Order: sequence, then C-alpha cells, then structure tokens
Amino acid sequence: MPELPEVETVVRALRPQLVGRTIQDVHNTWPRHIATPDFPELRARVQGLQFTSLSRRAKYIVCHLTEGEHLLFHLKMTGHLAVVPATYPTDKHVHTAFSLDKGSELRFKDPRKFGRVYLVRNLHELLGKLGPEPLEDSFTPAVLQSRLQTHKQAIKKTLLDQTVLAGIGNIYADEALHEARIHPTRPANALTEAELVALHRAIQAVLRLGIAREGASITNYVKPDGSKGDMQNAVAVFRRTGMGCYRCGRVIERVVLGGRSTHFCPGCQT
DNA sequence: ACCGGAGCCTGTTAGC
DNA sequence: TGCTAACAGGCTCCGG
Repeated sequence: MPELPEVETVVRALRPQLVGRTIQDVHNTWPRHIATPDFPELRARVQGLQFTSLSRRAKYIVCHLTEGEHLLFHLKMTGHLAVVPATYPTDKHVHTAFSLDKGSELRFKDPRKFGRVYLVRNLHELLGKLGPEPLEDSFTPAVLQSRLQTHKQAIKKTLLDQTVLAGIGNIYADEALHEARIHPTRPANALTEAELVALHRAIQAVLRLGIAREGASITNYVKPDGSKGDMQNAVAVFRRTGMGCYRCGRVIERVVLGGRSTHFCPGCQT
C-alpha cells in the first residue's frame, strides 16, 4: 500500500489521535507481526508509556514514547493503522492492537501479513542505513547526483532502493521518471546535469502532489478513517498501460524491471 | 560486488 | 459460473 505520501498522510491523521494517549495493554494474534522484541517483552515495555510525538522516516511511522522508547510501524503492502473506540467491531486481519486510555484502541491490520511492528530505544539501529528524505531542504540536485553516481543499474530500480533515497515506491518512481521525461531503464549514473535537475524537481513535485491529495487509493490503500485518497486521479503513467500519454498521446507501456511493474511513455521518456 | 529470483502472505482480478 | 494463474503500492535473503 504505502509510499512516502501515503505514510505521511497516515501520520498526520494519527498524530492528533495518539499524542498524549497512554498505552494500557497490547494484544497480538500473530507473533511474527512484531519484528522486535518478542511480544511478551514489547508488551511489558510499552505498558504505561505515553505517545509524545509522531513522525515519519522513509516509509516508517515513528511513535516517540515516554521513557525513551520508540514504537515503529511499517505498513509494507497492505498494512492499515487506525484509532477506533475499543468497542468498535473487530476485523480478522487485525494482528496487533494497543489498548489506550479514554476507551480507544490503535489497531494494526494487515491481510498480507508483510507489515511489522518494532519497539526500539535506539532509532539509528533500524533507520541508520536509509537514504536522505527527498522533501527536506537539504535534498538538492547535487545530493541526488551524489546518491546516484555509484549506481549503474536502471534508474527505476535505483529510485526504489531505500538506502539511496528514502520513501519512493513503485507509483512515485514511475510518476517522477515520466514527469522528468527519463526512460526507466537508463543507467542511474548516466543522467545528464539537466536530467538530474529535472528528476530532482519531479521527485519533489510528485511526492508533494501525493501528500496534497492524501495518497493514491489504487489497490489497497485507504486513510486511517477508511476513506480514499485522491492521487489515483492524478497519475500520468502508473497502471495506465495501453492508455494515451496526457503529454504526447503515445500509448503507455508496461515492462518488468527488477521484478516490479514499470509504466512509462515511449514517446516522451528517452 | 552485483543481479535476478524466490520468499514472505492473502485477496482480488483477469483469463480460459 | 468456476477454476486457475497472475498480480499486488515492500523488502530481505540467497545463490550464481
């Protein structure tokens, strides 16, 4: 489900619902849902702790708790987080739930079971290898160039590497390359100066548009309240195979790169 | 060191 | 309609 804009949307929705809440208990029906530590230890360590703030790093949702603890969630493909009244009907795909004060519950459901929960004191252990955040001011065309120059593989594949750049996934990689008019199979370290500037601008533009439209509800993703985002109505190439390019009219093609569907316009991406 | 492919999972959809 | 195969927005591990 989620890439940077979707995860950012989730964080923004959960923040006012979680900050100030206290965790009273944790329930788990599928132990592997919790990556670290094991469930009994996680349960013991978070009981009584309070959410002090929420942030996002790459595609991780980071909950800062009292006592120096950090509760992280990765939604992977189909994860969904929501704060609901404890009396709200349950769903068979909720694998981990946090009972909060004031009768509410934070529920993590995930039909495909790829998503994970982490509890760490040291954030760097988990997040240290991630590349730069593409929407921060410090992310410049020169930074993009330095991140790409050691990668000769296809630019599409490189954009999905979270240690190169954080937060981009399959939708926004395809969209950014189309916006920048760059063919997805071009070697990452062979982009021209002008292309690097265009790609930098395109990455920021598509991610900002995705956030403004509260994410792309194409297959699974919905916001914490269950409603859809709007980015699916603004994509230029993603899952538009066989349809006309809005810019040049050529038919959008699909190829598989690094095992992932890749959509591009053969007319204006070179 | 790099690259492709399998694996993790279940649900939905496309095709016969 | 019903079965099967392909596919899914992520990421890690493994072997060549």
